[in-house]
Amino acid sequence: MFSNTAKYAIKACLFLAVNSSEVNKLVIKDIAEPINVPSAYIAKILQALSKKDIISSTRGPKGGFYLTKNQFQTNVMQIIEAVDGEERLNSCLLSLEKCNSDNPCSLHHLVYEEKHKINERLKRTTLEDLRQHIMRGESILPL
Amino acid sequence: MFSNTAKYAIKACLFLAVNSSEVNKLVIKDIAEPINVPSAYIAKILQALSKKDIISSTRGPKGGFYLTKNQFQTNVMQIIEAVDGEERLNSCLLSLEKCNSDNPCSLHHLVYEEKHKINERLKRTTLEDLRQHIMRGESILPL
DNA sequence: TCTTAAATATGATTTTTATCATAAAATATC
DNA sequence: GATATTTTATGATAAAAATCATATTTAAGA
Ligand code: FES
Ligand code: FES
Repeated sequence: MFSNTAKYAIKACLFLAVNSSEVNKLVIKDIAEPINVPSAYIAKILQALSKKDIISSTRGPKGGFYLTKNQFQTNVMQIIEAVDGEERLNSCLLSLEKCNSDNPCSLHHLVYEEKHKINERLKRTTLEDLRQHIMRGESILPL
Repeated sequence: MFSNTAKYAIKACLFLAVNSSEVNKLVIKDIAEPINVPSAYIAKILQALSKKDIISSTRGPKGGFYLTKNQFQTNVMQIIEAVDGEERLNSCLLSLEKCNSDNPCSLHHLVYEEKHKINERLKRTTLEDLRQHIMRGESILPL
């Protein structure tokens, strides 16, 4: 469903949401290890997220990655789109084109409604929401 | 969501369901062109499907691909799994492991129910069902 | 201002997926 | 049985995704 890159990006953001703050920045290694992603790879992903302003960073000693108040309100869909691009989630199940309800392919009606629901939820759910779920023990941050 | 290979496989099967029969076999070129897939590529996919007994074939003159009565009852999930393997549809959204309701990841509850519904429908829907939808004009077979 | 610790930019390598190409095997028909 | 037509087996190439590596830039602190 998502690319590895998107999975890693979400995990990293979530890890930041749970473990970092403006006064407690995290360095690449401290992110890569606990979420179990090769550090050179997550470094590249974090750079991309930072450039798109989904996470924040400062370099030099005492630097690292963190989220600002605003960035806790980023929703999951934004993270996915930042790394995977928009088409992936909206492409038709049969063709290589965009899904199109006016010209529904043979599988369209089997999945459209549910897919739409999922997408809406991904858009509505913020890092802050997910952080709270984790704090309450309702879900885990997988390795 | 699905690989190109899976998309092509479904389109090809569907095309066979609509246009072929045991007495009206279709040759690779007659499948590749209308569904707009490179013919050397669809050839390989058809070979795999044939080996897994999802479609039938005979070689030599008057040969080609077709579906038997039974094969009209193949469901969409079977086609996908035949080419993509099983993991792809059942992997967790965040980890590289299987989705696991006992140890739900942070996105699990956002999508599980809908994903499950979609999977059930893919399992319940046969080529014959889809053929009928197409015949009734309820859906199209995209290029 | 020098050193050191960090991100950033950039690009190389590996693996997977997609695509292309072709010789070999099978079968109908003459 | 020879020929032509088809799938099948096999592998080569190309493109994309994943992963690894490193020199450069920035900023803190001594
Ligand atoms: S048109 Fe194919 S999934 Fe919507
Ligand atoms: S555990 Fe991650 S999607 Fe179910």
